[in-house]
Parts: sequence; C-alpha cells; structure tokens
Amino acid sequence: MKLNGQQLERVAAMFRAFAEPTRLAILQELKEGELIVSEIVSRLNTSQANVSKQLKHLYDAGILTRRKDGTQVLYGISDEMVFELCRTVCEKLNRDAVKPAKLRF
Amino acid sequence: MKLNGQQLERVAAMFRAFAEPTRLAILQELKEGELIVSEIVSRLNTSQANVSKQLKHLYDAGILTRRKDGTQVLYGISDEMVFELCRTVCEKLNRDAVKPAKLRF
DNA sequence: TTTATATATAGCTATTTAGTTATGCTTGCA
DNA sequence: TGCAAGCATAACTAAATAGCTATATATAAA
Repeated sequence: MKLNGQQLERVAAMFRAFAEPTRLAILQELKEGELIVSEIVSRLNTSQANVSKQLKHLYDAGILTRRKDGTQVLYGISDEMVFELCRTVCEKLNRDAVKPAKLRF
Repeated sequence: MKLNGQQLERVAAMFRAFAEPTRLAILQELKEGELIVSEIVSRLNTSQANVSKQLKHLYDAGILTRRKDGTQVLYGISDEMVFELCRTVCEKLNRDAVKPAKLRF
C-alpha cells in the first residue's frame, strides 16, 4: 500500500515538527507534565516570541494540548507517540555511534 | 536525563531526513528491497539529479545501504527503525483523522 | 580508443522557516 | 478605569534546502 503525494506530505509534516532542536527541547521539558509558557521560556535559551511560535507549530501538528488558566496557558504532550518516536531515533543513534555516549530522550 | 543542544541537533537531523515527501517516497519504494537509482527515478516524478541528492541525504543519515554493481548503484533500507517511525506517524495521523482514510506506510 | 550508460556533483533560484524586535490582545487586579 | 503580566502575532532578516539544468566521473561495450 503506497501513500500518494498528499499523504506523504502529511507524514513529512509530522516529522518536520520533530526536525528542530528548539521544538525537541520544548518536548523534552514537557516530558514530566504540563508547563506554562513563561516556565518553558525560562528553561530554554530563546525568546518568548520564539517559544510561542514553536508551541503553535507543535500544537497545530496535534502534538500538544493547550489549556488556559487565567492569563496563563498550559501546554502538555497530547500523544505518547512523541516519546516513542524520540526513543526510536535515540536508540538508532546509539547503535550507530562509535563512542558509546548513550542518548535517551 | 536531558539531551544537550548538540544531542538535540543530532536527533533533529535524523527527523529531518524523514521530513520531506520525496525522501519518504524513496523509502517507500525501497520497502520491498534494494533498487538501482534509475529504477527509483523512473518510479518518482522528479529528476535523476534530485533523486541522487536525496539518496545521498538518506545515506549520510545512516538510513540507507549502498552497493555498486558495475555502473549501477543499489540502495536499500539499512535499519528497520525506518518502518517503525513511519508506522508510528501513520497511526497517529489515522487516530487524528476525522474521516477514516487509513494511512499505512 | 570512442561511445554510451549510470550516477554524482556544481551552480543556481525560489521557497521555507527559525529567530529577532516590536506590538497587540486578554485577563486580573489596584 | 488604568495598569501590569502573560501570551500571541506581525514584520523582518538570515540561513537552509528542494529542485532545476548542465556537467563531471566512472564503467562497460563497440
């Protein structure tokens, strides 16, 4: 069963959501649970505007949940597949690595 | 255990290899086994130069094997994780889809 | 040799996008 | 009301890259 061009584009778009270190860093911070935007900003080395932008990207991709609480907004991981994908990639990189400096998401 | 910037970049680079419809189309064609470059070209809707370029991208990412046979070059999938990743993403897209038009890589 | 075939690469253009600064919008509170 | 805090958005710039055409390289056959 082969995917057509439009379907391949949808799959590619999902992978694209994971294809950026800043977005992966956000996912990594959300691993242990929901966080408000300003907390994520304080943990990463980038601007609040950029964090909001990347959160939107991830949210639009269906990867994050979003919940308002007063003036704050809480984001969280919406699907366990996030961790499954990251784990699979890390294991692959570990297998390929010459030096055994194990990665684990 | 949190990955540092350089490690996140390596993970992102692996996802980036999958973040393009043409590269996914190549992987899809290689699903059933090795193919020579010209055969891949004939199955896809893009130039030979582009196929070679994307094959190099995938090969450099450690996703493909490469084997010369005379003037021909055979490429194949080097790691089953390719299918695992694509399956995981397709299942996610199927879960999210309103209309049930199931994707399967 | 010369020629043909298979693949890779170089140089280019157009598009996408991560990140920035500046500003807008919304909510809670003085 | 007015102000401040939290987040989102707009407009911009710089960098990355998919795909093209043209060309280079390598191998085989005539």
